[in-house]
Amino acid sequence: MNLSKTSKYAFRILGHMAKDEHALYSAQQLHKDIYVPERYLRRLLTDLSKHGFIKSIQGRHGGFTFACDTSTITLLQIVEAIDGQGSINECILGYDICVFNHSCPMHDVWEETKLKIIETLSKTSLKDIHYKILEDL
Amino acid sequence: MNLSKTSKYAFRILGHMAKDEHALYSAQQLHKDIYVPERYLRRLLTDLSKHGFIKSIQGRHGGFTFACDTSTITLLQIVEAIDGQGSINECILGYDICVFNHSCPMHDVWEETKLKIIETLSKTSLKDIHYKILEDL
DNA sequence: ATTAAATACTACCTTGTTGTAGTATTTTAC
DNA sequence: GTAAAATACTACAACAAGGTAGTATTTAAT
Repeated sequence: MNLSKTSKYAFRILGHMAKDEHALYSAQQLHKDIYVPERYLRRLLTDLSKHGFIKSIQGRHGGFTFACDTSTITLLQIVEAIDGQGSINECILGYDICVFNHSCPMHDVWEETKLKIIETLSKTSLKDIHYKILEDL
Repeated sequence: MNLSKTSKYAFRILGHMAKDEHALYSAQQLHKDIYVPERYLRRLLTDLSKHGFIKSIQGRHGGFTFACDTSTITLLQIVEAIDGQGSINECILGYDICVFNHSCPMHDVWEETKLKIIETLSKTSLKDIHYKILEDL
């Protein structure tokens, strides 16, 4: 159960871009829209394109656009790309080895909630966020 | 949604002490039992006693013991004491102001899960963990 | 070709968290 | 009273995450 600030930034970026799935977004414009530090945002955009969520187009009228359909990108995929695989699934007591047959004292207490978190993150795609935004209008 | 390593250490300490609620635990023994760095553990014990969860007894045969009934200490209280009030309730996109009438795009998607997390942490007391441990035997 | 506007790469600075060290203080067995 | 065994206090070291800077590269309008 941990979500780095950088993962939250990634949510902001991709969630915002999902508003118009096929548009081209420049780093400069994104910076103004979602309040992520500009240089850090640029680095993160490069990172996200390396992970295959978006693709970058260089040159005078370049920018970033989705590399695949937004319905195929889940929040869990984004977190795992940024924070590392299994980052959400970590033991709540911080023990390295905590599996069902050698579990920590709080394992069962936490298990159900952890599954709920993972379920939400893995079942919510960027397209779902997109719809949500439209509803908000 | 954030749980610092220090909070996890606090869970380990208090969860372990809850096994025998009225016993006196020395820092040295706790260190051996729960693998928290000894000096850091001592500092954290002082901190936890200042927060009123436990009380310290100085002197030759001193140590730490609970300052109140373990059934009155919830996991949420522990997290909020260590990581700060509202640390769990933070916006998933990292925005400072994100309330129901000015919510972020992901607010509704995340709300239910967040409530589940808070409910679990606030309904689980150290005594519950204690019982869990007994069942494990 | 030149230039403007974008991304890419690498290195470094800053900040917060985690962990360590040294020393002081308290208490009790002897 | 003295020493042992515990906690308390303060400062700092180490590390990781977040953020910045400078420069290089790519592309297309002109």
